[in-house]
Amino acid sequence: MEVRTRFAPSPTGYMHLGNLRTALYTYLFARRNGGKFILRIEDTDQEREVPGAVELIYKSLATAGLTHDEGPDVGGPCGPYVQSERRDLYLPWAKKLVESGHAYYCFCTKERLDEARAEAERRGETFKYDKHCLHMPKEEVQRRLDAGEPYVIRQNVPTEGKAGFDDVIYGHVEVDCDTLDDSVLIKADGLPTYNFANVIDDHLMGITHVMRGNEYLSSAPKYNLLYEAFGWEPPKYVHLTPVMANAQRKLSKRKGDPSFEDLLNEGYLTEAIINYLALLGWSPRGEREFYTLKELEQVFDLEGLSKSPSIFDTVKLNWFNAEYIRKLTPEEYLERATPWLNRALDPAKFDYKRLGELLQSRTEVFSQLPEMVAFLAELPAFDTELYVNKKQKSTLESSVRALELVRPVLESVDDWTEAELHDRVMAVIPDSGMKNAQVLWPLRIAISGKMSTPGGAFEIAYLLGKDETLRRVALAQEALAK
RNA sequence: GACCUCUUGGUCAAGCGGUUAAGACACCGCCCUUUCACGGCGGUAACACGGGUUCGAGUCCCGUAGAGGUCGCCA
Repeated sequence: MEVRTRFAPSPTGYMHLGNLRTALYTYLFARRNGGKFILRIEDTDQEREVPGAVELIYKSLATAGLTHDEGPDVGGPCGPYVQSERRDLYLPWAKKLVESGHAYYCFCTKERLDEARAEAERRGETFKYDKHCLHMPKEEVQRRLDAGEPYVIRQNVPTEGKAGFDDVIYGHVEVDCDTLDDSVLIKADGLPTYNFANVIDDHLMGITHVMRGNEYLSSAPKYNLLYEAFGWEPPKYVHLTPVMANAQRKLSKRKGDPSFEDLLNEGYLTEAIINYLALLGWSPRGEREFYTLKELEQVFDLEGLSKSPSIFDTVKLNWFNAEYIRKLTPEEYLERATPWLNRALDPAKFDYKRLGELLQSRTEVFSQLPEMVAFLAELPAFDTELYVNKKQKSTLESSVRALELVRPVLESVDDWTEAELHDRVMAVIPDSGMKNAQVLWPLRIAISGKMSTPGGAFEIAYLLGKDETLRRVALAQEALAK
C-alpha cells in the first residue's frame, strides 16, 4: 500500500523549529517510501486567525525544500485541504456514531460543566464527564433538538475494559477505559473539535502514517476507539518527541526562542538548519553527519527516531552553519556576505573580494559579520595593554620600537599589495634584532585596535589602504608616547 | 492529583545480554602560525538510584526519584 503522510499545521504566523522538524520527518518518510506528502491546514479555530499565516507555511516549506504532493495550493484528490472549507463534512460522521451508540448528544451547559469541574477540583479529584446526557430518553433528545437547543456531540467511551494503540516508536500503549473522558466531537457551533477532525480527515485522506508531536500520546487511545467504532483501520502512529529549549520547556517563540524565519534572517543557511534538525531526534547510526535533503530522503527511517526529547543547541547549529559556509564557493559566499558587510562598511572603499576570502573560514553566522569588520570603517578606541602579549614577546617598549621601524617602510611602499607589504616589512625585521611577532603583533594592533581580526597585519593594512594605515600607525605612536 | 511517556558525558547521540561504553559539538592542551579562525594530533567527561532475572545487564523485569505530556465546546 502506498505510504501517505501529512503535515497539518495551524496557521500561527511563524514556523516553529519543532514543527519544521516534524514536517521534515514526515516528508522524509514519505519520500523514502515513494509515498505522498500532504499538507493540510488546520484552521478550525477562527479566533486565532493570523493574516498571511498560510502563505508563510507555503513559503517556509518551499524554502526548506519540503515540497508537498497534495495541499490547498497544489490540489489533489482528497480536497479541500483546508479544514475550515471542510466544515460541513464532519457532522454526518458524528451522527453515524450517535446511531451506533458510540456517541451521543449532550445539552449540558458550559456553566454546569464548569461548576462540576470546580467541584471536582475542590475534592482533589480528576474531573470526568458523568455521561449525564447519555441516559436521556430518545424522545427528549429529539424534542430538544427540534426546539433548537444548542448541543454538542460526545464520544461514548466504554466504562470498562482497555483502550490502546500501537506506536511505531513507543510500542503498545494501553490504558483503562475508565480513566478516559467522553470528549466533545462536535462543538456547539457545529464545527468538529481538533481531535475529531483529525480522525475523519486522516481517514478520508488515506493517511497511512500519522506523525505528530507526542503531546497526543494520551489522546491516541480515544482516536483508536473512534476508528474501531467506524470500522476503519487505524493508521500507524509515530509520536515525535518535542524539541526543547532546555530540560524543562519546549522551544517557544514567546520565550524568545527562534523560529525558522528568525534563523534565516540571522544568516543561517537552510541546508545547515535542515541538517542539524534532522539529527536532532533522529540518528542515521553511523559516523556520518553531513546530509543534504536529497540524501536524507534516501536514508531516513523510523528506527533511528529518539524516544526522549532533545534540547536545541545553538552552538552545534552554529558549527553546522560554519561548515556549510566553508563549503560555499567564494562567489556564493561573497553574495551572501555582502548585505551584511554593507551594514558596517562602504563597499566603495574596501576590496570585498579579498575581504570575503579572509572572512569565509571565520564566519559562523552571517549576522556576526558587521561586528567583525566594523573596525575597518572606524578604528575603535582601545587600551595600550593590547600591545602587551607574552607569547608574542610584545611589550609597550618593543611596540614603540616596532612601529618606529615599520612606519618609514610603509611610507615608502608604493605598490600597496599584501605581497609587497610582506616582503618589504619582513626584509627589515632581521636587522632590527626583533622577532617577526614582536613587529607584526603591534602593527596589527595599531591599525585594528582589536585582539583578533579576520587576517594578519598585512591583510588588514592592505584592506585599509596606505593613507588610513599610516594615519592609524601615527595615532598609535602618539598613544604609546604617553 | 490521576493516567501516559521518557532517563547513556554540559549538549546531540551510538549501543538492541558479553564493547577498553562509539562518534560529533563544546571545553582543555599541543602543533601549524604575524592575531583570530581553519587544519592536524591528543585529553577531561556518561549508563538517575535501588532491587531482581541471568554465568554475565547500559541493554530484560519491578520499584523509587526526576523530567515531560494529557486531563478544554484550543489546536
